Amino acid sequence: MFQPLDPLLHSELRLAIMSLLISAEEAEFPYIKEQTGATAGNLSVQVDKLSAAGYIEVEKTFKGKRPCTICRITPNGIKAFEKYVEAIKSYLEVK
Amino acid sequence: MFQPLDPLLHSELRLAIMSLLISAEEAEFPYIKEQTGATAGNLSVQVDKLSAAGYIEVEKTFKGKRPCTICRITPNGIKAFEKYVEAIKSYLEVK
DNA sequence: TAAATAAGTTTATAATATAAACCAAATAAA
DNA sequence: TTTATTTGGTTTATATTATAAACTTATTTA
Repeated sequence: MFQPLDPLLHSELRLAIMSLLISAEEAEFPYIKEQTGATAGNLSVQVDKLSAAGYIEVEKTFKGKRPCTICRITPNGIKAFEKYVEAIKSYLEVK
Repeated sequence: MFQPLDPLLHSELRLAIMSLLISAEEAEFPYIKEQTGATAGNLSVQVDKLSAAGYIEVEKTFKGKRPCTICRITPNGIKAFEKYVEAIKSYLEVK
């Protein structure tokens, strides 16, 4: 009937992050912040959670002299996102 | 870009309840419980929240001698559900 | 050299989801 | 007939979570 929803993805901000990353090679922290409208603090926490779960990988590098955090979705992240999309459809479609 | 998600509907159980009710005239508490797999306590709390928001209406009646709680979606509930469906699509579709 | 900006992280708080414990009435068992 | 069990929930306690505020460090700009 209803498929369970991965709690890691069933979160407005984390879902937005994953949604951005699934259609981009990679994205920098400030870009994700701008696109999602999140505060830096919230974004930092949620990026960590996705990273800890292995859904994204985070590369901390430099752009000139400034720090630059780059995020990419992982194969596991893609799988989880696709599974979530299928799962939530079981709630949205009128039977 | 990303449409905000109504926090009242962005909840696994409440979304399941609404999903059931949008394609049924009405549903009894034990039926919703069975279909969602929720505990009675959790279901009771979430039904109250949807009811307090005016998304569903709850009729407490009797079936023979036993109490019987019937839930129905309201026009506002339908509107909210449809809006949520549109909103979450903005996260699911690959751009 | 002081102030402001950039790029985040850490921490505190408030909200939320969830189940455990509880209650009342009806039915079944002893 | 009194005891136990089931039905149909509600209330309450807890643990998790989302979120922003406060903080840090380095870099520009005034």
